[in-house]
Amino acid sequence: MSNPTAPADSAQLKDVVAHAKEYGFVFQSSEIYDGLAAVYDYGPMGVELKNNLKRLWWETMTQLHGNVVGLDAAIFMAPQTWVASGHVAGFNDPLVDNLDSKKRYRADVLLEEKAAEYENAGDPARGAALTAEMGRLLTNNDLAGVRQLILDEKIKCPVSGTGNWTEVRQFNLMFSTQGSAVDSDAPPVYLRPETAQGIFVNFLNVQKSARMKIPFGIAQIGKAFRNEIVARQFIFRMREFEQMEMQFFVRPGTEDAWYQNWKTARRRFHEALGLPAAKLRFHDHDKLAHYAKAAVDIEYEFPFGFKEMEGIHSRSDFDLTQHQELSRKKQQYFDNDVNPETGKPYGNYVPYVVETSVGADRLFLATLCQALETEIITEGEGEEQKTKTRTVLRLHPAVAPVKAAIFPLVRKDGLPEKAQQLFDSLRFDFRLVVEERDSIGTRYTRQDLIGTPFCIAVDHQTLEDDTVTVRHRDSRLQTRMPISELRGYIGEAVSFKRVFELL
RNA sequence: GCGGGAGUAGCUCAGCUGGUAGAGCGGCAGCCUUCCAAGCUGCAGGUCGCGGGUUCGAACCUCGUCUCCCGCUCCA
Repeated sequence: MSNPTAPADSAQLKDVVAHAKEYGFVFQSSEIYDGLAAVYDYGPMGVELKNNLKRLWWETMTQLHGNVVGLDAAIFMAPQTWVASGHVAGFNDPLVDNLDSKKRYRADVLLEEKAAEYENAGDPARGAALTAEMGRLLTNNDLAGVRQLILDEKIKCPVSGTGNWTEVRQFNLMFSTQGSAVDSDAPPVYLRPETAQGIFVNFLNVQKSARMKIPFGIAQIGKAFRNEIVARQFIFRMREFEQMEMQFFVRPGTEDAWYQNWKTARRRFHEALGLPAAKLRFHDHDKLAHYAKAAVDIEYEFPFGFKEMEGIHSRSDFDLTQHQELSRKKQQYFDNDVNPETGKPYGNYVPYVVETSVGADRLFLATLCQALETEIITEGEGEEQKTKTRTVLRLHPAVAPVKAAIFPLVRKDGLPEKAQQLFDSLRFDFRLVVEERDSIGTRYTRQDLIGTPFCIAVDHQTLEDDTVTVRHRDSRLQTRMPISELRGYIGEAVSFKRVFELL
């Protein structure tokens, strides 16, 4: 902060990373072995926060909506799944670098552009021949041949203007593993690059077993894996990450309305959790994915800029149709509702899909970035006045890892025992800690650092009238209340209901 | 993948022209008994990211490598 040339933003992410490690939220994976790039572990505080966020999302989806049900599909899926979804073709890019400009290109794109050039120059036959040759080489996985083709065609880097190319390398963004223990020729089994396909292939199982009527949704939380070429920004882009997805199946023709509907609903969720409206925005996709009819990101302003946290996509019937064709199993729904125009039921159709997909780790990161705050506080009056800074994690009480800490004011006179009794009487309701070591100020501070919303002090008066002081994390103010009121008071504050009511 | 920066105790960092590692904070144990990181005593914790090389001697010089940060690039 004292260095004006250093971007304040990067310092801020560093603070978050350091805080996350120091207080047990996020550790780098296998740190003692120098870590594994772009993989992270959640510590004691992190797992609580993440679980709370996941549970909040889960209940928002499945409990608040009578027509959304859950699913937990396996990470491994039949290899054909990824042929149907387009990932085998699309997640597999031949890349080539120009050694002078240091720019990286997709080899196939370079060649396709060259082919288009021939076509525009009035020689479509030559363009078509080039495309065909490229297709042949790529099919045979002849990467050296692809490079030779680039050289033969004298393709130059648009930036450096040279033809100084590296070798062509295949980057497969899907991780794979051996599917069969005995047959080494068996096709590889992929670790799913998205959770959505587990929902699509189970569409009819869920619809029939849960007797769902369109429109309805299937929600799922689970791990997905992508071998990112460049993974950066802490837990923002990881190779192993967790998605919270809900695929909403609708009657064709109604998808636009549902798209708008979920768009606003999902943004409201993030605001209800405490992300300020000014740091959230919609970002419409200009370039749509192969499956998408419309797509928008909900972006949060991370310390490194506005970045995608959640995507809402109108996926049409692309996925179900693809699976229907490849599996040769009908993926249709019979709609008994009467079409007012024809007076007859809508009948059989492949439903359209509106998808909402949040990165659980990104929501976690946004929550942490938003909550971490250093404030300047002034204490005392007149001559005795002094200022100091305090670091506090202003987490929404509903997602805070620890709901309340119980402190005996001193470690004698029966106060520790009284505190323990209090702990025992509330442990079935809330995640609590008791601490009797160190000064009470130290203990308050420690709880501020992990975002505990309440600290309950047991003092000598407690022994006389069964009242305690409740100190609030955000204001640092204390209120005295009877022990008998604690359960209701804390319960109200940390309840998911307070979030749900804002949705 | 390219360019730049960084890596020393749990954290923040110091460590001079090479001479075998320090502070503050934190942690743990005890004393004290106290409402916003109090005081006292004691303790634990580092083959200086890792591996070579130069040197009588390397945290420091050199080469390689790994990881992180920033910028490009990429991102259905």
